[in-house]
Amino acid sequence: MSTSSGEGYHHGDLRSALLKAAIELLEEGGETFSLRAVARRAGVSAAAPYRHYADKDALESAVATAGFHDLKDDLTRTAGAPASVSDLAELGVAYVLFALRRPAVFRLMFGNACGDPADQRVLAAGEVQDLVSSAVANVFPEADAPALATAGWSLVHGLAFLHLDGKLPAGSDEEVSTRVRSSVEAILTVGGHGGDRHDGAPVSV
Amino acid sequence: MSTSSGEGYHHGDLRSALLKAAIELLEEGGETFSLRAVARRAGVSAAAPYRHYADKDALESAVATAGFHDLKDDLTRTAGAPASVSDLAELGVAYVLFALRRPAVFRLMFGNACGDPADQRVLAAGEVQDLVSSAVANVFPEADAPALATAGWSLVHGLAFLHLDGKLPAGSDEEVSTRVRSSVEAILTVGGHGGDRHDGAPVSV
DNA sequence: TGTACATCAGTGAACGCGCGTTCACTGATGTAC
DNA sequence: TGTACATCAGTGAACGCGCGTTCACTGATGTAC
Repeated sequence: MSTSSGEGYHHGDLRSALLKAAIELLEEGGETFSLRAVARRAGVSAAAPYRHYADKDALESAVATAGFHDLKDDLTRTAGAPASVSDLAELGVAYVLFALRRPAVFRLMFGNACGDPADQRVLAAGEVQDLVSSAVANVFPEADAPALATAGWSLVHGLAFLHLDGKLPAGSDEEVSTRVRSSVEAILTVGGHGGDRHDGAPVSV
Repeated sequence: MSTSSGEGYHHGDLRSALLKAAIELLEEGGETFSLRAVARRAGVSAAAPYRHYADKDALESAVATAGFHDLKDDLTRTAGAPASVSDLAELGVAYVLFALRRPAVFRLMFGNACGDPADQRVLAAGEVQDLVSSAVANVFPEADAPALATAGWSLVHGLAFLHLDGKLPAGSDEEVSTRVRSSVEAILTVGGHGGDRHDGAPVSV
């Protein structure tokens, strides 16, 4: 294997060049995403990808897997061991900004339920889930850990998608960050007393 | 306009027949969703829909609008004027079950940011948002209302999508409901004291 | 060091497909006189 | 009550498109002797 050229008849490392091309294509967002478009961008014939990926799905899975790893890196860098609610909020900010920075990749990552449960992609998604879970458990060690972890992930995931889909105004990174921070802090600090709460005054909607 | 037949050369009410066909097509999920498939299912030529909808987008918008109205009805029926955290949890359950019952319609509803901000579809989405907001404000009148409303919506929206995308196990309606209830209650009753909180013990992730 | 050969990673043409949309058309309907 | 006519809501054929995938092929590479 030549580690140098990347030119000529044999590409050298077409597998990763295709992955890179796919990610770029998604991030630029102009062209519709297709195997052919990826091949085109990698400067290679439409059939060439089949030497490296079984089919379109396989390439997409690889993109999703890479995306999950990137997201995990982002989150770890931001708040690997959060100690407070505001650290958790920063984790949420990182999650949402990742989604907004790379919307098409993020959509693809969460695109559809994938068949094989031992897939790379599922494992990579699991790592993100675990990271979120332990972050939450870290700040709230006494809580119902699984339920709270699910809630935390859902909260930031919902924030991400509602921004992505224009249900919440995307605006600048600062606006979005502020919204995420205040939402996370609002929901984590409301109510509470460690118990249940039934004191809302009934009002018609 | 004949209100009776629905047969023959003139359909009678093709506009709503197409809408119905589109929704059914999405809900059955077997066939890929396309204007042609909708026309086929309505028993009409591929060109006929253009007498009633400007293009494919217009039909999709109509489907999404109808979906938002249905969702709002579901939510209103479940907990129009919630008084407690567990009422809010039931609202969340209804939201998530709607998504699981009609996944393709739900996806289409939140599919992409839509251009025109005065669109029917945007208005219908706004009604759902408003319903969630006032429900939250109803139970927590003293809180940072906008932030908490955003958080509440994001939480249930995230729960819905994570189930839809296989990141949380869908299982039976009961399992899902239980997960939603415990997540909502966990996040609304953790921490709190009405103030900030920084007592998590730092632990490496 | 040179040569034969197997293997590998590309090419390019072609397949069949379903799509969104347009067009000239025609059958049905309802209205004016 | 009957007839001419405008309007409307369909038809069916065709357009051009890009897609995923397959196939027989060929140029490049590396290895065995």
